Amino acid sequence: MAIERQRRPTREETKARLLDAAIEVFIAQGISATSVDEIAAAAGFSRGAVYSNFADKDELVLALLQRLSEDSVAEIESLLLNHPDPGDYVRATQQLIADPKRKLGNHHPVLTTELVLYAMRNEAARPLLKERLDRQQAAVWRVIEQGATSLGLHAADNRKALAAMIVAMDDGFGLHAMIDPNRDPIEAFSVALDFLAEAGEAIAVAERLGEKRQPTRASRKRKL
Amino acid sequence: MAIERQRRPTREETKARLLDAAIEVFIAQGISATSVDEIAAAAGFSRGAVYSNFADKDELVLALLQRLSEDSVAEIESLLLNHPDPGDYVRATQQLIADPKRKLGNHHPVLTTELVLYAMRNEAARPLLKERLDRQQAAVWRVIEQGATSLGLHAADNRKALAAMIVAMDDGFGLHAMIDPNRDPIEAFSVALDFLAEAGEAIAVAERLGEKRQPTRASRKRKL
DNA sequence: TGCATCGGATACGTGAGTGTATCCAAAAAC
DNA sequence: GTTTTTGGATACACTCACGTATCCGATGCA
Repeated sequence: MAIERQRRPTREETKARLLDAAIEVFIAQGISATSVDEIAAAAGFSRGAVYSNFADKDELVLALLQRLSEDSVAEIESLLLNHPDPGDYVRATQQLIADPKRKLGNHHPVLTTELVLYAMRNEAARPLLKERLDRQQAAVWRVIEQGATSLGLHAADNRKALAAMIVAMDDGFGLHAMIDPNRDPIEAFSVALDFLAEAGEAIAVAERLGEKRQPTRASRKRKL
Repeated sequence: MAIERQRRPTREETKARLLDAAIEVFIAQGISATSVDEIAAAAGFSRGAVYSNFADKDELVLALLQRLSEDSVAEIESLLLNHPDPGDYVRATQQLIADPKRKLGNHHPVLTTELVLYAMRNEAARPLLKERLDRQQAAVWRVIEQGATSLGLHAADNRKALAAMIVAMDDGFGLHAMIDPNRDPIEAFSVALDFLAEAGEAIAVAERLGEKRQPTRASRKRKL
């Protein structure tokens, strides 16, 4: 990587630089407020480089989504591998969503939100984001499963919903931090997971106690 | 309201029509992708009407935020009045956030998200949205307080956090529904609140049982 | 060394959006 | 009934962004 210094950047390198630059500018100004010129300039190119590598801005965004979706696989899987024994599933989940993703442009709350609104209005983009969302949720769910097993919990019907809740909270806290910079989304998320852990323990205890109890109010309501 | 039919619309009426139209167009196309012409046309005016009533598009958005912030007060307060005895605080909260707000443009997830991104980049707009968010959270918190009292819960330290969680989940589910139209945010929110209700009951039970128990894992972690 | 190729820059033409300045018609005031 | 006033429409000048078409220089191959 240090030897071939005077090489002209390959096609893929240029694309990558453009996409990196796009992330920055999109975060700073928003997707639709960003011109092709600005993306190119941020990458150190002129507009020609963009049109030479992508059909138009929409294709560029699509490529960006593609990359983010792929990256998120790698991130999540490597993270799960680094936490082979999440006896404390709260901590695992905290690190799963909090630390590493936020460093990259990937999973940056502002970028994510921009992309959601973009995908909402773009048929082609929607499935890519949906896939990413499903994957996040599945990853959280896997961690929950392990944690629940180690707690000896029986009821399993609401764990997918719990995973959805956790991801939704993560995104929601991200939104709130945009409104109010004083809010620390990671802190909030951490507290939330602590609460859910406590709740999980309490439910496990309740389950053990009232094995043959009358149905809870919540389970009654679920029938409606 | 039926007599004075041939009157020319007053200044405030025109403003209101413009803001209503702006909501629709913003939701459909996004704020920054929407031109002043389009707003005016959607309201049945031409661009002149806009520039005659607002300095520019930014001022219009600001006025919109102002209105939404004010409306949300009225909505929330009237809703709390309509639920003077939320013995079942889950239902109250469900209706608090689910039903009535979504009918109006107010609290429409797409609009909210657009405004968040807008406010993020606009000093003047941010406090307005922040106020709205704080109010939502406070309203949820009040409902929680009533519910917790009726459950006989003691620990009160995490109730503000719980309110934050609930609002975050609401916004998060809204985001997810934009990505995947198959997801029903209201349903998801409902399930989530059921879960939290069950958790609350379980924690109340645990609290009653282990009055002098060793600290929970969650409370231990809180010290870090 | 010469040549074909390829990647990116530059130079248009075009369309759309902005904000200001001016104009017009309908109310309101007298 | 005439005159102000006022609210909104229209016209204009300007900027900016887009996409295409063309050009240029470096690179890799013969």
